[in-house]
Amino acid sequence: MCAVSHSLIVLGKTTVSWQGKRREGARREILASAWAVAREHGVAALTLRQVAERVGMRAPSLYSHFDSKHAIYDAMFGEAWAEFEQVMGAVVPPSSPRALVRLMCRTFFEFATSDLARHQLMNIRTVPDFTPSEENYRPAVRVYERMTELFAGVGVADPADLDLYTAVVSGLVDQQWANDPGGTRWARLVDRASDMYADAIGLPEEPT
Amino acid sequence: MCAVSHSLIVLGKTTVSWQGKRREGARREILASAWAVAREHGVAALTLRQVAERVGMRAPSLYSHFDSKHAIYDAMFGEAWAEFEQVMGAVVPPSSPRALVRLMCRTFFEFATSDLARHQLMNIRTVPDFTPSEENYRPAVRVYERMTELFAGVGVADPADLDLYTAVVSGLVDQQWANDPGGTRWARLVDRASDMYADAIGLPEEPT
DNA sequence: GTCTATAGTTTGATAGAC
DNA sequence: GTCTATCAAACTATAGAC
Repeated sequence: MCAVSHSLIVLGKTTVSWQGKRREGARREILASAWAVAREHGVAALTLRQVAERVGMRAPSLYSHFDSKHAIYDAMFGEAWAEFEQVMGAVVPPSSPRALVRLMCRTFFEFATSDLARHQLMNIRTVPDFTPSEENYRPAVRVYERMTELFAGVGVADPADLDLYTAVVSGLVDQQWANDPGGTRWARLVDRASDMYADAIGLPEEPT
Repeated sequence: MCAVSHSLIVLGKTTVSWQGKRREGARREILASAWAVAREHGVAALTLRQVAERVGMRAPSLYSHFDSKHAIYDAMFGEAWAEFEQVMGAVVPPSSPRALVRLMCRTFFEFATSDLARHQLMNIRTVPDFTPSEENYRPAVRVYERMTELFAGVGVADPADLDLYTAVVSGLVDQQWANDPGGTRWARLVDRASDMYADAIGLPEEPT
């Protein structure tokens, strides 16, 4: 963000821009290390010393780039949702309602089961006392809006139907992580669950 | 609680029995306090000092009753599943398949959404480095067996069908806690989800 | 069995030299 | 911006008096 604001400075001042980029680069490196540590030891067990060590810094140096440990969690939260926002943005919505539902189920399941740390952080409740800032919460809101649009596009607009969808797909993810991490026991059920849901909300059968 | 245990002492060996019961009573009090602290500050944030304070002890005294903090978590884990085992044991299985499925969904949902700390502890992943002992894992196994039996009793025996059931019901619980704790947004969908599931596994329609 | 005292870690965060 | 040094505060767990 600093880089962006610096780049908006018009005349000369190459030095300032370069510093901005440098700063942004450091932030990125720190976040990348934080993700690595979180994946290795669990999100809740993340410590500043471990993050710093991986970056090749000392712990206090992190405070030149982040105000606190929570600020790092916050940035990670925003990054994770921004990632999923990109995935959702790349979705080419099929015109068939059932195909869309199936694609949504698969997309979310694949994303949520491919990185436990990211999943835990996105859905919180595992990091105590952490509330995302408004800024980093925005991507999450946009993702939900995008989902709403896509469903509305195939005629699914009842909020209760959307809630049922999130329950089904998050249940699959939940069980997969809890009882068969790394396996396919619930992954195998994704399409079936999708059809089950499609039937329940009365989507028309597909032509064969 | 102590009065009750005293009344159970019948003949001879009063001293030993009394000591044993007394010990058991202290354990119970400690666990009750641990639950209270967990509910108030979150399972992961539980500390021995807080538990001790609530019980009217100093932290080191807890070691006269539990070997470690993990031993307390372990006992809590066992208690929680034993509680649910009792609930499941009290279930009078309806002969109608759809009624049974609905009852199972409601029973689990109600239990899992009525106490976050208990729910988090039962399904782990929130307390780092904690693995339940074999002894305290047993009630969890028995509950699963009981569920299997009940489903088999109405003709549902395919393991994949059971996995689909756990996904559906745990998804409802998950969303309720994550997005509307204390509310009824997903509670309202329990019966609908149950019917959706019943349709998917091909249970016969009920006579009206 | 409960206490005081304390060991032994680990943590997030700050101060100030360079 | 990064470092060293350090603070202040938690935590689990142990030792030993009573």
